Formats: sequence, C-alpha cells, structure tokens
Amino acid sequence: MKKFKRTLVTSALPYANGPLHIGHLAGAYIPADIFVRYLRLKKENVLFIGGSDEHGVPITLRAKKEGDTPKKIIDRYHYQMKETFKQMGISYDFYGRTSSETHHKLASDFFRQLYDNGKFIQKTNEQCYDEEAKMFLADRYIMGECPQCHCENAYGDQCEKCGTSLSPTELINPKSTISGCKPIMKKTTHWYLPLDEYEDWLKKWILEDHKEWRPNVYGQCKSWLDTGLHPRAVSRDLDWGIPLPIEGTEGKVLYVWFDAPIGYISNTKELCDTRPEKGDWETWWKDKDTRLVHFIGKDNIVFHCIVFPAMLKAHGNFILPDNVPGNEFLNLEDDKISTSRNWAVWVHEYLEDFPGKQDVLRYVLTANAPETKDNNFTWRDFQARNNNELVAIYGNFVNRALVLTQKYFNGTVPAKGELTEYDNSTLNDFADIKYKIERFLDDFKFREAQKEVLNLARIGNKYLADTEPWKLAKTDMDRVGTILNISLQIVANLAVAFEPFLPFSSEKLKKIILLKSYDWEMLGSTNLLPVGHKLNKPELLFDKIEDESIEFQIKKLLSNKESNSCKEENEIKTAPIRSNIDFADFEKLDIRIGTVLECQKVPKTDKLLQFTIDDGLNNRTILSGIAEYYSPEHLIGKQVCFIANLSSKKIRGIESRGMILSALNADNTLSLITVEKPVKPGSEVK
RNA sequence: CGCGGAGUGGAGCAGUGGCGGCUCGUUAGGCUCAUAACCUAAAGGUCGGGGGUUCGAAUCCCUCCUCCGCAACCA
Repeated sequence: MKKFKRTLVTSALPYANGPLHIGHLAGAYIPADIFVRYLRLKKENVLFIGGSDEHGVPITLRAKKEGDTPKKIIDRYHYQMKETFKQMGISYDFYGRTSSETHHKLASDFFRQLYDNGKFIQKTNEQCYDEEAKMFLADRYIMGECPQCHCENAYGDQCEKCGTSLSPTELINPKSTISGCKPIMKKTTHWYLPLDEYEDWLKKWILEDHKEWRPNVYGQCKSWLDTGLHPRAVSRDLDWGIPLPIEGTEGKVLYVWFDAPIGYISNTKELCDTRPEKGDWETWWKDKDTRLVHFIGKDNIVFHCIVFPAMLKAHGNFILPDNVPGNEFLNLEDDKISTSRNWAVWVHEYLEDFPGKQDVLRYVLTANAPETKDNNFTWRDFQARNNNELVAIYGNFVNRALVLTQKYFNGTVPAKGELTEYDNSTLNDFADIKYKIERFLDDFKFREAQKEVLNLARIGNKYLADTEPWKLAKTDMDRVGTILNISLQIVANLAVAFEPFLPFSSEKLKKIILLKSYDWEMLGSTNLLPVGHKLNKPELLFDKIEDESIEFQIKKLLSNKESNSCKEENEIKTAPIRSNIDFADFEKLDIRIGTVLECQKVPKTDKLLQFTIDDGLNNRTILSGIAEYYSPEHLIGKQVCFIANLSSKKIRGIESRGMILSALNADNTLSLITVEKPVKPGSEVK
C-alpha cells in the first residue's frame, strides 16, 4: 500500500432541504468521523471536510411551496444540520456551504478552465419555456393532466398519483407552475461533459487499479462502465445556483451535481485561507502524497467514482480519490426510511428525546452499520445494545474496577506486585486487540473494529471474575492491588480505544480517572495510570434504557405514519369534473361486462396482471396494473367491467385488447368495478 | 434471460479452498465487587435447492429458487 503524507477525508454533502435522519449518520457521517478521529489520535495529518449542498431544483420548489426564498430555506437547514453534526460529535475541521462566495468563484473557475480547454461539448435542443416568466422550465415546474390516470396534478417528469414517469410534452394541457401559462417549445443550448471519452481511463483506474474497493462500490462502477458511459449535461436553465461563467448565457447555472462535489475543494480552500496553520488548500488537493477518501451512501457512488473523477481528470491538476467507502442503506423497523412519509428517526429529535446519549446512537449505528448490505434499525435492538453491551459490558466493567479501587484503596491506583502467568496472558490479549482494531479501521471495517474494542471490556470482566479480588481482600491485599492496577490500566485503555467511536464517553471516563491526554500509541500500554494516581469518584458511563422510552419512540413513529396518511387522504381533493361531452361522444365508448376465465401475473413486473376475459363473443386478453392489490387466483370467475373498443396496445410483448375499469381510491389503491348480480358475459353497460 | 446486492443456528451478522464462527436471545451452573450487571458451560445449523471441479467446498464453476434496491411496467 502506498504511503501518504496526509489524508483528506470528505463526507457527502447533505442536501439542504430537510433535517438529518439516522440513515444519513449511518451512511456517511459516523464512519467518516470514526476514521478521522482515529487518524488524529495517531497524530497523522488529516483534514475532515463537509458542508451543505444548497443548489438545485428541489430547494427552489420547496421555497415556492412555502412562500419563502431559497436563501431562507438553505439558511434554515444549513444551520440546523451544522448544529446537529456538532452535537453528535461529527468533528469536521470545516463545515461549509455551496452558497459561499469562495465556492461560487472556485466552481466557476473550475468550469471555465474545462470550457477554455475544450473539455465540453455543446448541444442545442428544444425545451419547455414559459413566455410570461421568461424562463425555461425544469420538468418539475410543469404540471398538467396525466395522460394515464387523468389526474390534474401530474408533474412534467412524473405523475405522483399513478406513478407513471412522463416527459413534459406528454401532459394534457400543460401549465407552467410559475405563471400558469402554457409553455412553448424553445431552443436552448447546454454543455455536456463527454464521459464516454473517459471510459477507457476509468476502466483502468477503477477496475484494474482499485480492486480493493468495497464490492458494492466496485460492482456498481463495473456495471456502469460495462454498460457504456454517455455525455452528461453540466448546465441547466435555472435562476438558483452558480451562473455559467460564459458570456451571453444569462439564466443558466451549473448543474447541481457538477457544482456540489467541487464544494469539497472550495470548503477546503475556505478553511485554509482563514487558518493558514491547516496548510495550503492546493497541497491538500494537488499533491500526490495526499490520500483522498470520500465517505458516501450508495446513492452517490456514481458521482464520486465516475463523474467527479472524470471532472478532476479533465481539469488535470487534481488528485483522485484513493478510496470511496460507500455504505448501503439503513432501513427503519423493516421499512425504507422516507422523508415524505415521515418514516425516519430525525437526529435533532433524538437529541431532544435522549439527551446526553449521542454515543448510544453512534454505537448502535456502527454496530449495525450497513457496510456490506442494507441493514435494519429497530428501537428494540437499540435498547438491547445499550443495555446488554454498553451498560452491561463496558459501563459495568469500568464501574466494577472503580468501585473496587474506591473500596480497597480509597480511590488511589495501587502498586503492581509480581505478575502471574494469567496476568501476563491477559495483557497480551489486549495488545493483540490493538493490532486487530487498527487492521479493521485501516480497512474501513468500522463494525468489526468497534466489536474488538468492546472485547477489551470483555477481557476486563473475565479477568475480574477469574481473579476474584473481593475474596482475596480478606487475605492478600498486595495481590488485590496488582489485580486492580491491571484492571485500571484496562479501563484507561478503553478510554483511548473507544475515543473514535464514543468520544463523549471517553471524555467522561477521562475525567473520572483523571487521564490527562492520550494518543493511539498509548493503546496497549500498562502504565497509563501511575501508582499513587488519585481517581475521581466513580460515575456511571451509561444508563439503562427502559421499555417506556422505547415504546414511546415506536408509538411516535407509528403515529407519524398514521397522521401522514390521514393528511394525505384529507388533502387529496376530489378531482374536478372534466368538461362536458355530447351523448354522441359517450356512445362511442363500448363498455361491457366480462367473466374472468384466466388470470396470471405477467412475469418480471410488479403491477401487471394478464386476464383472459369471456366477452360473450371471443375470449380476449387484457392487461391491467392491479397486481399490487389483487392476487390472480381470487379473480378467476369474477365479472369485471371493461372498455371493449379501446384500440389494442402491446405491453411487455403481450397484446392487450381493452381496459378493465377500477376505482382509484384516495390512498392510491385500486378497487375493481364489478356487477351487483351476475349477468351474461358481454352485456353492455349503459 | 435488464443491472447490482444478498440468502449461514430463534434474531442480527462475520467467514471467499483445510476441524462451521461472533454478538444477542434460550437453558443450566458459578460468582455476589458491579447498573438483576459479570463469568463458565450446554442446546440449537443437511452454510437457499440441485449438479460439478477438488484429496478436501459455506468458499471455485454450472443451474434453479427466494428476498432487497435501481430500471422497466400501470390501456
């Protein structure tokens, strides 16, 4: 492995349009913080950079919806997130924001250099334009009637009612959400980064030179590279973001994914410019002896492994990431975390509900980190890990050693006598553990590393149980002194070893045992606390978490979910009645009743059922997207209502002749329309 | 045959060619310094199924099945 002189650690820039939840912490922030704290303890030269990602369409949409300016939105969430990180002990050297002046300038310059060196290609095509507001419209800014479900409020990229993905041109009666007028098509020019030109280089760099990357990261990259890369737009028509630094391009900004990763660089610069002792930002980003590590969640793999490196390569002067430890996702109580459904544990709420328990959350999210696959957070597991591991193993051992010392030696570290073979083998055990922890941390295996640290406490508990100093106290105080001395050394070692993982507890423990300062190299030492050293009064490191507070949290989650779905039902207005039609129009529709003869799921689809319907004449095949609500075997023999003269359409290679009618409920579930009493197949509906 | 990840004791997970392992839970015993915490022991697994390579397979190859995410699909 290459030796580096310094390490630059970044963690994904969280998007400033909502608060942080535990999935964010588990994915990128806690692992990054553990890694950084570990390197700092080793006295390595390390910089930890983060910041808020504050551009892009969703923020402007949110601002519009709330009647605020984008600036107000990003201010609110930037400061909230910054504070949450601080409270959780995420020890950034600098937490910046992409709306800063430094960033605007640096991102512009970055773009300009690529532009001047001909690294972009320029393309002109037609996009929706709002003549009244005089601006191009992103897909999300266009609403209209969905061509599928005829819901009135479909967006230009997707109808949220039926889930169909759309393009703005498909909408019926499209309207700009800004002015309400009908958008026209107008030509616009954008710049693209031709990723395909970097394909061969990326293949070598990742697939050959970085086989050590995590399988999930490597696999994702391989999949992209094998499929083939395409040019990606780097500009957008929008008034929120960094203006394109090209003459005559008013109303265009850098596309958010282009500007955001440059934020790592500009935040470094901003820190170094104000704090020269941190070094020169260009050394951090351009010197070959700097190791760059990005901590991210799996949704960001492509940007950090393919797009951003291609940008850096195109620029020419920057170093590339040495590793990109991407985590999978964390589920909550067996369900995907979702901001819109309010299915999340918000970190700022956790901090209120569990004051002083930052380390418990840090511990649980690390013990159960989604390093190799999606994992699940449950409040029961949270409680069990606190009570059975932090309290019972770590906290309890520390307390035992301190209470015994208080009792027999009045809180003073006793002298060590001659060591037995057992004493020595215990000491050897924890020297081994230091080596193991290092190996895991160097390999980004934080879950394993933390487990090994807890094993130190297990060794301590076992040592006390085996040597039984409380029995010896009646006969051999010298021996008791030796045992407690060793136990106290283990306690001090725990404070050091847990520091990257549980910084608050280590701080507390440090105060109890009056350990002045420490570094990683002291780990494994048996002389951290000198003989005669006076200790403070014992204090519990962790408290039990009772059932009530867990039940409270579970209830809170469930009621969030419930109130959310109630809200939805109330908020959804009954669709307005469409414009009148003539009787002649109605007569064109041929609606019939048919009997379901056969029904089966269309393979490899989630929603499609294939029906064979007896329509009184010939049997016909109809496809319907109701598989989520009905199982095929229950439908056989039922009589359903269908449109018989709708032009046929091939879906998934199957010819569908007609449309089975269902009612769309407010909660987006479908309910089949059937007859009140059986009728002859083929009966007309009038 | 869309892409990727995953299937290992009751639960959560390690283990990528050499006697199936860890944490929690369960049961029994010990201890009583400690937050009913700690220590020891036991029970519990045809390592998703089948086939193959090998002296030897959880691990490599083939094949099938299942789950998750993305994509597709919703007449």
